[in-house]
Amino acid sequence: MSRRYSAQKMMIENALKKLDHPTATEIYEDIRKDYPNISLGTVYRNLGIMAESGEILRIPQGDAPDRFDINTHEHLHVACTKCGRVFDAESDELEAFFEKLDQFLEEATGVHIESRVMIFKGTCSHCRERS
Amino acid sequence: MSRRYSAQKMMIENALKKLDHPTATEIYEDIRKDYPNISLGTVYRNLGIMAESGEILRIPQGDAPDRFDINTHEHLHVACTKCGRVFDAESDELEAFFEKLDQFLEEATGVHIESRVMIFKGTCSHCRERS
DNA sequence: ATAATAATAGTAACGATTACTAGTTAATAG
DNA sequence: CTATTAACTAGTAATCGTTACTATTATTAT
Repeated sequence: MSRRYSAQKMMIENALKKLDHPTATEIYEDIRKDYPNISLGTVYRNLGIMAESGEILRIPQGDAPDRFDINTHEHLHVACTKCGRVFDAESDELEAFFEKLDQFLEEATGVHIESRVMIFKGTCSHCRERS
Repeated sequence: MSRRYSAQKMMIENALKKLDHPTATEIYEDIRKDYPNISLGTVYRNLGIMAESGEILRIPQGDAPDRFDINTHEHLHVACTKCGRVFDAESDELEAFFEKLDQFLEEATGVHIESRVMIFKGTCSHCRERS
């Protein structure tokens, strides 16, 4: 009943692998080089579906367009406010803490935590050198 | 040289005290009851200035309009996805951890952390009962 | 092949926010 | 006080990321 993989979805996956934490528009522009007819709406729709199903990760930026990550292993993202690049950080310690944090918040507020979004921003070493 | 307080800014402050973590529009609607000429742009501008200066706190929601908090003491916010209400959570433990977290991230990524935004969402106890 | 279903391209709409402009209000210098 | 200057406002237009819509094309089941 459901389709396997449209050519467009495969192109989106390839772009996600090739680019580093790209935005929907960056993916769109990349695919357009080879396939100028791709629609931005198609990119958004597929990214949304993929993120929903857990196939990829959505990284909200708050004030800038969302970015997407093909690496679904739980990790944190730190974005440079100067160049926009996104860096990964990962550790078992972190994961353990976040479980405890959820518990703490549930006890403190009575809210059953269902999603957590953490946005860290700063200046990367490369951008700090030039100033 | 700089003006002390416009009537509009005072009305915005009052609304912030009266309402619970309101959005710009909620503040606008509240003031409009008494002063129908208030402009939404004025509300946004003043909130932006106040948040910038540290007078109030901006609470980004990612997918929903930003909310604002007159309580500037460092604390976390947990939003209910059903009713939209925002709950506060506060503790010294938390603050200490987040300092360590910043350090960890700086070592791991080389990015000098300048801002942190955390969005926690779930279902509050009240909304869980009705289902 | 044909019918039924899913996905696409292209474009229009949306919602939060910011920018712009002309006019108003308040602070200050003479 | 009054004139000058600067800050602030109302109202509206514009922006930007994202979603919705529609007619068409592609894929699968019969």
